[in-house]
Amino acid sequence: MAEGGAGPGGGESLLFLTDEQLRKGIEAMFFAYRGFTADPDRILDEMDYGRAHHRAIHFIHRSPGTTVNNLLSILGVTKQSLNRVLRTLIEDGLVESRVGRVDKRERHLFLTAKGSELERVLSDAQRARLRAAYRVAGPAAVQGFRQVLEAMMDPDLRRQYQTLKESSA
Amino acid sequence: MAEGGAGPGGGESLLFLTDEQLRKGIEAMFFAYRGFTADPDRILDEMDYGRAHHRAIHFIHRSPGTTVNNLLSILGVTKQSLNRVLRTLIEDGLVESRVGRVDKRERHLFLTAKGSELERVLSDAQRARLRAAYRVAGPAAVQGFRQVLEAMMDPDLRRQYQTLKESSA
DNA sequence: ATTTTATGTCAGCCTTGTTGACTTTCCAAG
DNA sequence: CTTGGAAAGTCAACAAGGCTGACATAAAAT
Repeated sequence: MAEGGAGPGGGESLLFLTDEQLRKGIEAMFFAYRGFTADPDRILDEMDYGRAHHRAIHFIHRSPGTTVNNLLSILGVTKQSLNRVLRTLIEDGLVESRVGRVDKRERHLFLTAKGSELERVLSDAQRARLRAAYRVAGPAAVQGFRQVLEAMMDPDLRRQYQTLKESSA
Repeated sequence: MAEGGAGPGGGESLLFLTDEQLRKGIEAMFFAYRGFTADPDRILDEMDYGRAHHRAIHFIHRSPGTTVNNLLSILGVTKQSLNRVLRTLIEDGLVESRVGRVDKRERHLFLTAKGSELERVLSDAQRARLRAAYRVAGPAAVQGFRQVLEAMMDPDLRRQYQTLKESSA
C-alpha cells in the first residue's frame, strides 16, 4: 500500500524521520485535538454538560441499545464515572434505559428525541469542522489521515474502532 | 478504506463525504488520541506527574527561555492553572526559572538536566508510537495526516503551531 | 443452593481546569 | 518623578471528571 505516492523524491525522503519531523507530528496532534473538540465544548458549556456527556451521547447514538458494559469498554472509564454522567442524562430525559428482554440484568441505552436533537447539534458542528479540513487538505490527504490515526491506536482500541466501522458497512 | 469504493483512484469518491464517513473520522480522532497519550501517561503515572506537566515540559524543551506568558498562550490555560504545575516542576528541580535580563518582570523557563532527562523519556515513547504509525501507513499517508490536522486547528492555534514549526526550519 | 455477572450507589480522593481578588516588581509614558 | 499598566505569583473556592473501595440488588449460570 501507499505507493511511493508523494512524487519521485517525496516518498523516500519521508522515510527518514528526524526527531524534528516527529515532534511536529506530535504538536499537530496536540493542537488539532483542541480544534476538534472546540465546537462541541462551546455548545456543551452553555448547557450543564461536558465532554463526558458528549462521548456517552455519541456512542449511544452510534450503537442504539448498547449495554452499560459495552459503553464502559468503549469509553475506557470506570462504571462510577460513567454512571454519574449517565444518571444526569437519564434524569434530563436525553437517554432512556430499558431493561433487557433476554437478560434482565442488562440495561439497553437509547437516545430520546431530545437526546437525538442534542446529538445532532453536536455532531453537526464537529462534522462541519472535519468536512472543512478535508476540503482544504484534499481527497488524497483524507486517506492518509485515517491510515495514520488507525495505526496510532492501541490494538484494543483499534479493535473497538474496527468493529464500529464495520457494523455500519 | 476507500469505502466510497467506486472510484478506481479513490480520489474523487472521497469528495462525497457522507455523514457516515465523517463519523468514522471523528471516532478515529477519538481513539487515536487515546493511543497518542497512552505511553506518556503510563510513565507519568509512576512519578507524581500528569498530562499537564508533560505539556509544560514539552514546550519548555521546544522553546528554551520562553516566558510564562508565552507558555500561557500556547497551552491555553489560566496562569493559576499553569502556575500550580510550574511550581512543582521548579521545586522538583526539573525546570529553572531565570529573571529576565532586559525585562526583569519576565521569568525565562529552562529545563534542567533532570528535566531534559524526563522530557527525553516521554518524547522517546511518543515518537516511537508515531514512527511506528508512520511506518505502517506509509510516506504518502504522513503528508495527508499532517495536512488534515493543520486544517483542523483553530486559526489562533494554527498560528502558534506554524510559528513553532518555522522557528526550527 | 451457590456463585458470578450486570448494574447502581455511596463516600472519598486526585488532577486540572475555572473565577476573583490581591500583591510585588518593574517598565514606560506623562 | 509619579503613575498606570504589564508580568508574575499567590490564596481561596469551586467544578468536571477521572479514580478506588465497599456494598447492594437482581438475575443468570453453575
